[in-house]
Amino acid sequence: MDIAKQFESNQREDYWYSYWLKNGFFKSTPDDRESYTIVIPPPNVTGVLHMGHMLNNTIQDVLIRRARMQSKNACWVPGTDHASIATEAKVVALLKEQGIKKNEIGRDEFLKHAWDWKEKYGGIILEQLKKLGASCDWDRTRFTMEPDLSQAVQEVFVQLHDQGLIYRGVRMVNWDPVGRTALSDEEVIHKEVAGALFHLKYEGEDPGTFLVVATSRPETIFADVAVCVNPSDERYTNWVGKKVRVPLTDLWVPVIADDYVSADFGTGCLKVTPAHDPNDYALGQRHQLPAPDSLTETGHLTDLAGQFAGLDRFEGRKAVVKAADESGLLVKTEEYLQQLGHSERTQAVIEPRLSMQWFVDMKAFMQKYPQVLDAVMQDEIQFHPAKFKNTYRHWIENIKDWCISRQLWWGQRIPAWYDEQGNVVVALTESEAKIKMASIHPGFKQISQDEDVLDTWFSSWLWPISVFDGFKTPGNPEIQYYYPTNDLVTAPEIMFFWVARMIMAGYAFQGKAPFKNVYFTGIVRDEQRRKMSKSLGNSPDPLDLIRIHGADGVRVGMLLSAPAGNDLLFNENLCQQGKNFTHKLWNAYRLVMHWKAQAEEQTGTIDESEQVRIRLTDRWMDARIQDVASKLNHQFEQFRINEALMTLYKLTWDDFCSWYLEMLKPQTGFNPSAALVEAATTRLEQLCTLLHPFIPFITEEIWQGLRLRQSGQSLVTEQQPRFNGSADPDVLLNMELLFEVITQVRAIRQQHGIGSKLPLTLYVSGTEQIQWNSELEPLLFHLAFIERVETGQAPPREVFSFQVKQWTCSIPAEGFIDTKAEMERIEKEQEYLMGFIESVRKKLSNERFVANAKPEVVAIERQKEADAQAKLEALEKQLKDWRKE
RNA sequence: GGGAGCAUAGCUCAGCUGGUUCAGAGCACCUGCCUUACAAGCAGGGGGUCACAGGUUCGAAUCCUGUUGCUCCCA
Repeated sequence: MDIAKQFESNQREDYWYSYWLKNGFFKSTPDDRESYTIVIPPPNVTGVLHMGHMLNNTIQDVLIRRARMQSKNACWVPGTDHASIATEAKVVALLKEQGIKKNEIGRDEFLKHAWDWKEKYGGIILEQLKKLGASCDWDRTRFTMEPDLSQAVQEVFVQLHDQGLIYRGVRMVNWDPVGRTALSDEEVIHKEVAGALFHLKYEGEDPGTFLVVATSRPETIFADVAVCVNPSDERYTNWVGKKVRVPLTDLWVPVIADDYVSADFGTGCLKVTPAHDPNDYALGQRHQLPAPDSLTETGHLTDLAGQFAGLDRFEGRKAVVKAADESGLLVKTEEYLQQLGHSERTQAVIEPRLSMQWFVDMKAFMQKYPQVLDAVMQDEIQFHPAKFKNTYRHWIENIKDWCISRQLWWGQRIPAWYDEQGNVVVALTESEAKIKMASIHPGFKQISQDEDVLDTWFSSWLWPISVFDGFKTPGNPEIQYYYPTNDLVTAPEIMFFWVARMIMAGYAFQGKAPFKNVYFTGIVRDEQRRKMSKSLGNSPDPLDLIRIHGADGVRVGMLLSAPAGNDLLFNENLCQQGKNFTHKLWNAYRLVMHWKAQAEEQTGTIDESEQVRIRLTDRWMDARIQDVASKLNHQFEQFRINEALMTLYKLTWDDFCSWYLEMLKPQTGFNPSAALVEAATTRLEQLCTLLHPFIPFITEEIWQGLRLRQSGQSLVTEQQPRFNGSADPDVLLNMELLFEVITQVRAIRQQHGIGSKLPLTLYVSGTEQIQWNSELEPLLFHLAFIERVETGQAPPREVFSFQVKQWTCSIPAEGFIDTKAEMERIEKEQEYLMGFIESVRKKLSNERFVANAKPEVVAIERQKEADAQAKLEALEKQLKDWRKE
């Protein structure tokens, strides 16, 4: 059978993925096995696959595939979230292109368009995940806005409201003037922006007097209600209680004093604009000042701004500054770096705005559910890496109320109802609302539902429960079986958005944590440490990468340098390295299959001497696999996934390819025996089962090709062998010694120009301490062309020698040696050894060391001394021999 | 301004409760090889005062303090 020179990843990956789907290998239904569950962090329906998703989902797939191969009932639930603001913005823009305005068509019509859009584009990202090999149970795909999940959201709202944990009130919120909606604190990204401080004159009542106020927001002067100074600032003591005129207006406002104002900032005079700044708002409250609003919901100046009314806030700023300058009211302008909030979704500069919104009372919530913090701090929910516990605690301890209403249409509509007088009741349906309204306001005429929708995260926090219909059918078999889920894989940046809130929902609605482990991935950055983003254009298209390097190659590339919580400096070379790795494995497969074909033809001569060699070699490989399997268990327990991959990388490349296959390889002119082929096939199969979670496609192809399989069989559902973890220490040690000898012989051959095919005799002394195993000799011949080993006999005078543990090994050097250079080398080594012995002896002669250190440690030092001494003597003897000449 | 974390080979990172599993891995680099599985490869090799300064200890990359530089989160 001819096997392709390389694995045709593009074609074969698609083939195997559809084979897996067709056979339903990723499906899960509750049974009597232990469950292993992951819910996907639902990507945003507007999203396309980016590098962060690749990393994140590769890790989830590794975990879920491994669990599936360890006799667990593995269930990975996929889905998307509806992303209110992002989706609504997309749909609005799309309609605008068609000349349709959102407000003109009305809510129902708009939602129809939005659903159309979702049906058309909303599944793209999930399709892309399939290219990566994601083994999700696709029949379980959920969407945060589908009817059952929306129902759950509304029920939860009503429930929390009835418990007094949700309230409605006028607060200063983060307003997105582009999305025209309130946002939660978590949706605001603070960035440093170059701005300016404008120094404006506020004239006093006495002609010719004025105060100078420094402000970064001159366009808000029309909403000024006071000027504030620090009470201890002597410059302004006389001003307090007087009135000043707001520039460009006939507005006279009082000068007040408050500790809040810092005398060193700007001029020490602060203009107070309660409607447009959270601190000013607090100040205004303290001094019982009004809060006029001079900006519209789109960030345009209102009529309060007189001639400037209608201007956008940024144009307004320019216009006000220009007018002030022309009127002689602008004293100066200085550059100023300021922290400005930006909308996570629309990038618009956030406008602090007073408005009536719905909030979750987080302090009360946390009082009711203290487990939300405790479970994490006490590791009932483990964070990987644990350092994120600190961040989590800090956030919880300083938690702010959660603004959950959004002035949008795409989302779950708030189940609150108002009568014509503004009385409000919260109820799931209109009829229930009417009953409730009747009890508080019997004479009401009609009621109408709140126009706003709920924050997307108010759906997502229910995800681990709602995907198993835990709200629709409480206590159903699925939720009982799959919940709590096992692991959650996500980025640290959404710890507050989502992880914390899922934990809250878990305790509030199921009385249990939603998962046992949270694995925080790093952020994928480019080599200049910049975050990969579409706007920077520094992110490769993941699907291109898959096309070029294969999904397996990309998976390896992503994982190799991605320890938990550490940022990944992405470099396409990593994918190349991944591809090289799969290629290496592929070639091992070709070799094994080549042997198989030769063995079946039985045309050549079987190498009869190989029995011993094969047996020993294969025992060693078995021990190595055992060893690695137990190491992997340990690494996975600690979520050291990149280390686990590296362990397998080395097992495959170094142990299996470089040593095992080379030792197994028949001698030139001989054919492999059936026993050899069977051994190699079995070990490669085992390797595939271990590697499959990381590189699912190529391992499936190899596994399927190694033996005849029945249709419907797959590596996906194959169980990893039950490794007992007790690797044979004898064979491991023996081979370790052998490899050391071989490496040394090869090095000497290379250094001294001794041809690699020139047969040599090896002299070994010191076999009293470690016995020489003659079974190793065929391997020595095979890999190092040592045709004879002498253990009792003294070596010739001219040799190259080296030490392996207590063995002194020599090979004849006659004809190759430069005696003088060799003697110099030996003398140098002696010098080093003497220094070493001295340092050890110094330690041992220190009474305090001998008295205080653990006995084992002292014993080790003694052993070191003895070994070094023996080595030194051997070198001395060799030098003596040479000097005799 | 408040909090957290990091600094080890050219790069990315391991090094758990101080002592041969203590200076490691992968990549990169250098040398020699097209040895019929693999040049996407084989064999061999070089490379680090563990940021700096003190301290604790018989012993410090590891613990403590300070300094410098960087990152992240929150306000």
